[in-house]
Amino acid sequence: MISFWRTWDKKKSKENYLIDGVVIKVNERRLQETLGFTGKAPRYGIAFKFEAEQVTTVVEDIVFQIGRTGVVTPVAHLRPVLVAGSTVSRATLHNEDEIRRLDVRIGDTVVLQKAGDVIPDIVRVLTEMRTSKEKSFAWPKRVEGCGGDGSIERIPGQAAWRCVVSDSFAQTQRKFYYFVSKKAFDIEGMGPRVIDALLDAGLITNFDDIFTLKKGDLLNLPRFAEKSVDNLLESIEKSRDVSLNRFLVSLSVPQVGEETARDVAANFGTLEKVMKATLEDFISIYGVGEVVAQSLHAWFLEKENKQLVLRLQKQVKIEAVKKAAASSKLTGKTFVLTGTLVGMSRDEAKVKILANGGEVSGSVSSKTSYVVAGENPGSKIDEAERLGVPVLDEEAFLKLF
DNA sequence: GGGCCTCGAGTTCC
DNA sequence: CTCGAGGCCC
Repeated sequence: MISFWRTWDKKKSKENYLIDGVVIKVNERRLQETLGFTGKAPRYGIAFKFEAEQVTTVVEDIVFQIGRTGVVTPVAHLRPVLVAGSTVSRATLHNEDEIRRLDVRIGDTVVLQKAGDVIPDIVRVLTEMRTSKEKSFAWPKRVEGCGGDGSIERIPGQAAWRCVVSDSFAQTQRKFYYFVSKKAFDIEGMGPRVIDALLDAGLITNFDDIFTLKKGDLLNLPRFAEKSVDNLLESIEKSRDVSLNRFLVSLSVPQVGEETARDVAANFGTLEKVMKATLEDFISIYGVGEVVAQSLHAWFLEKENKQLVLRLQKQVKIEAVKKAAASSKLTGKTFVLTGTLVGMSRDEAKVKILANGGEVSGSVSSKTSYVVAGENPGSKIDEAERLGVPVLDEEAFLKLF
């Protein structure tokens, strides 16, 4: 079942509201639950919008941003222009390939829109407006701020380039921004400007320095008086209790964001176990493949990282993940899946079982508690009958929850 | 009261 | 990426 919604600009009055698109959602609860969510949004709805307003402006410069993982991102500085309700002066150019695709040059007149009515997006260059004073833009070999001699390298198999040196000031700065952000330690009132001031004053070098800041030091910072300092120290105190997944997120381990951190935390439960994990342990986690496993394993093997974690452990309290997140209904039960399930994928069935304390195995043995058979089951069903293991169809399986 | 800063909202692309 | 609200400094 599909139904239609209208959305409108909430800033406009109800009388002359502006329909800016249509949202189509699956409106059956059960199906919504089956579809679930991605890390960011429900999978059971999608918005269709009218074509975005397009304007033209001039690219005044192209500069580079360095992210916390050292990835270098080109950004166009634009002559400020009003589009879809706000003045836009910058737009990401994403990467080398996008610059090639657009063939954008400094001085070019470009067509700009806001994708989804929010994010500035350069659509194309108006080549007919060229005056031949524009210089074609060559992707650089070095980027200022990258550290060392500024060299950058393209990541094999990816569109991104990253700084060769990994401990540049710019990157450290970004790592700190991320460390204190909502996704990680969530230190209220500690935004980019405050981090910059702390770095400037030499008060923080490593993440754990945040937790040993003294009132006297903070009072010396520009625009920091009694009230600000007390508030900041209080937020830092509050942040000392942290879940394992947010702790993992805070470390800026390459390839590990919120979703992966959750998977890793749920799998190991405690930081000690994560630190002792082998490459195989990481790979065996649902949602973690070879690339991510490799990255995690290498990160925790690094001596400096280990020391950082040990120092952080002295400053914060990491809450272990409670076993069997949803329930322990299926504790001690081992399942084997065969055939195609109608309402969910096999992986989803596995997650459901694990979340309720059960285990999933690949082959039927006397230790198997249940075989779950979907459509066109394989030989596992015969094996189950031979061993006297109960076989559940999808309906019976769902009743367990 | 002006100015600086953080935060949340809305959302896309890679 | 920008805007507006709200807190704090000076």
